Formats: sequence, structure tokens, C-alpha cells
Amino acid sequence: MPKETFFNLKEAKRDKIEKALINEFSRVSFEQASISNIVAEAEIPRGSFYQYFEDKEDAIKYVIEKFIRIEHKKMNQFLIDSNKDIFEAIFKFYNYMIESTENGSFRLIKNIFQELRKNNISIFEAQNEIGSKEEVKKFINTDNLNIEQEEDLKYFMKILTTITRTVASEVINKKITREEGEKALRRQLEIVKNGMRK
Amino acid sequence: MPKETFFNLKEAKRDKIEKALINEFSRVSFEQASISNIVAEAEIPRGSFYQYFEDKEDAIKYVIEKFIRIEHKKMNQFLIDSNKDIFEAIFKFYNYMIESTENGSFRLIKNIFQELRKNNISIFEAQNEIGSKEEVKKFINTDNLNIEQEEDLKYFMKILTTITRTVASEVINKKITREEGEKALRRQLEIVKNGMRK
DNA sequence: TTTAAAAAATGACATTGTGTCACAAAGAGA
DNA sequence: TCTCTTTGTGACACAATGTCATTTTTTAAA
Repeated sequence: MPKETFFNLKEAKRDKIEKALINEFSRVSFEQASISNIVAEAEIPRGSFYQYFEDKEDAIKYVIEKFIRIEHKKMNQFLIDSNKDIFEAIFKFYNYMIESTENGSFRLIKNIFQELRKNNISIFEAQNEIGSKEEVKKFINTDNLNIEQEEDLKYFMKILTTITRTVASEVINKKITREEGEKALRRQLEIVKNGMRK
Repeated sequence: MPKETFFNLKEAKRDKIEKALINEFSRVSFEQASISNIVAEAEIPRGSFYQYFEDKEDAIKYVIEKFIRIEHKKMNQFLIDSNKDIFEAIFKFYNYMIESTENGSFRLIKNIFQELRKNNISIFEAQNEIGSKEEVKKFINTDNLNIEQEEDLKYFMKILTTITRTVASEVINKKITREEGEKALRRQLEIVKNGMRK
């Protein structure tokens, strides 16, 4: 988490720094991102950066957390739009994701995905942490889901997250086309829905 | 891939370098690993390192590929031991994995897992690439699996890999205990087996 | 054995980046 | 206005990376 000082900054300045962060973390992966570039673009002295953030990791975490918060809201909206059908919502989310990348935020999302994978962070994690089963049910219709134990929903969500992110990553990294990704996602969700056992 | 020159090295020297690599990549994560440390321990001049490897990434890839090759063999053995039952084999593999970490290779595996996740590399990928459906069937009994399309097996393996690795990562990083991991893995495999739909 | 060309080894060096710290400036409260 | 606290600043010490001109070793042909 950024330090207090960062949040005390005037909005314009904070925005400028935020832009510089997004720009640099879009340009290259976390490892290659350079604080020197960030402070140059944000037009702040090097010392100030360390006044605001612990280090580079602290900075990217800030960007990622903001990203996740937005995605999370999106996902909830998709759940509402899909009558709480998690499978349909996931599909909408996938398409939204891919479209975002096609609209320019390509590299940022690509790099953020890499970091998320690296640290094994789920987009649903926040939601899961809020949520007892009852809590989650506000968003997800579990009538058609076979939930035996309290943890099942958590596991289930975890599987869904990873599948979705893996497919999206492959599309974003152009290993497969968007259409192939859609097919792969559909089929994998099918497997999770119906099981692999004959 | 390391350069030709590296493979032309006398075994003793290559082993020494390999040891140094493993040591450094065990000590800290990829980003923090330092070539200076590696060349110091291997007692080779800095220039030699760049004679053998493109860069740090090239070096860790070499270590990872070797690691995967060994794991892959292990997995095949577990499949044979389990009468080609993929679910049982995965379980054996999980336990083997956790035991390896308990026996000292803890940090290396931890860091390798992080890299594997980061780059979304599957342990089964090699196997999948070898394999047409027919090829894979030599190792996996698909009689009880509901495989409609050629790609289904690939998707299925992908899901299994990610689940296993995620759980193993959490245990290795001590987010959960070994027993909790076992439970989580069992339940998640159950979901993939039987499906989530009621 | 001699020799010439190719391959490998070497380490100093230019460059770039990180995080710190002593000091300056600004703000806040009395 | 004075004082104490917070914020800003950039030079600097330190460390790491990748390169390159040069030397050494190997190879193989004469």
C-alpha cells in the first residue's frame, strides 16, 4: 500500500503520478519497469517516489488493486445482467476483457495478468472474503449448483477464475485467436459444469 | 536455450555452473537473483556467463526445463503405478511435490512455481504436444472420461494442472497446511470429475 | 611439428538503476 | 511570529547488467 503521504497529495498531482505508473507498467513488464522513467514522466524528484511508495512492487500493487476493484464491479454488473448465472456472467466478462485489450489497454492488462498469475491472485478473492455462502448468494444463483460443503463455492470460483484468466491470457498474448479462446472457454466451462466422468 | 558453448563444456564445469544456478534461483526469486552471485559461486568470469547464456531468463529457463523433464517422468511413473487413472496419479504427484519441498528443495520449487505460473506453463504441455489423443492414451485411461472433441483432453489436462499447481503453491507458500491442501485438491478434482451442475 | 583460423575465456568498463540521506521548503497550530 | 511536523529534493553510494577488445586455448590442415 502506498504511504499516507501519497493519498494526501492534491488530486492533479496524484493523477499525474498515477498516469505515469500506468504508462510505465503498460510499456514493459514489472521487472523491466523503471522508477527512473516514472519519476521523469510524473515530473517528481526521485526522492518523492520513495516518499509515496515503499518500492516498485508497492507501486504496481496500487495499480493492480485499482484494476481489480473496477473489474470486480464489472463482474457484479454482469452477474446482475445474467440473472446471477455465473456461467453466462463469466462469458460476458471474458468478452469485456478481450474488448478492453483491443481498445488500447492491451499492454497494461497483459502485464497485470502476468503479475496476477505470478502471485496467484483471484479477481473473486475479495468477493470470497466478504462472503459467507449466504453473502455470495446475493450475487450468484446456486440453485443449479451442487454445493455440498461450505467451501465448495470457493473452490468452484477458483477454478472458474483460473480457467477464464488462462484463456484470456492466451488470447491477449496472441497464442490463440479470440474465436479459439471463446471456444476453449465454452468447452472448459462445460467440463466444470457437467464433469469429465462418463 | 543456453548457447552451444555451454553444452560443449566439460561436465565438471557445467555441473558447477548448474549448481550455482540452482543455488541462486533457490535463494531468491527470479527478479532478485543476481548474475554476479552466480558467476562468483561458479568461479567463472562474468563474460563467460554471457558466453553460455543469453541472459538471466535464459539461465532460469534452463533450470526450469530440467525440472519439468524430471517432473514429467515422475508423473508418467505415477500414471503407470495408478493403472493410468489420472485422478489417482495427480494425487500421488501432489504428495510427491509437497514431500520434495519438505526435503529441502523447498525454495527452488517455490520460485520455479512462481515462474511457471507467471508464464502459464503447464507440466503436461510437453506431453500434450507430443500427443495426439492416441498418443496420450498410452498413458491415460480415457474409458471413464467423457471426451467428445479432440481438444477435450487438452482442456481437461489444463484444468487439472492449474488446480494442482494452485493448491501446491498455497501449501508451499504456507497459506494452507498440507492437510488442508489435500482436502482442497480432493474436492476440486471431485468437481472436475462430476461437474458442478446439480 | 608448425601454423593459421576458429572458438572460448576474460575482466575492465560504460551504462543504468535502486534506495538513502542530509538538508531545504512548506504547512499547521499557538 | 515562532516552532514543530510533514513534505520535497537531488546528489550520492552502491550494485547490477551486458558489452567488447584482447588474450588464451583448441582445432585441424599443411
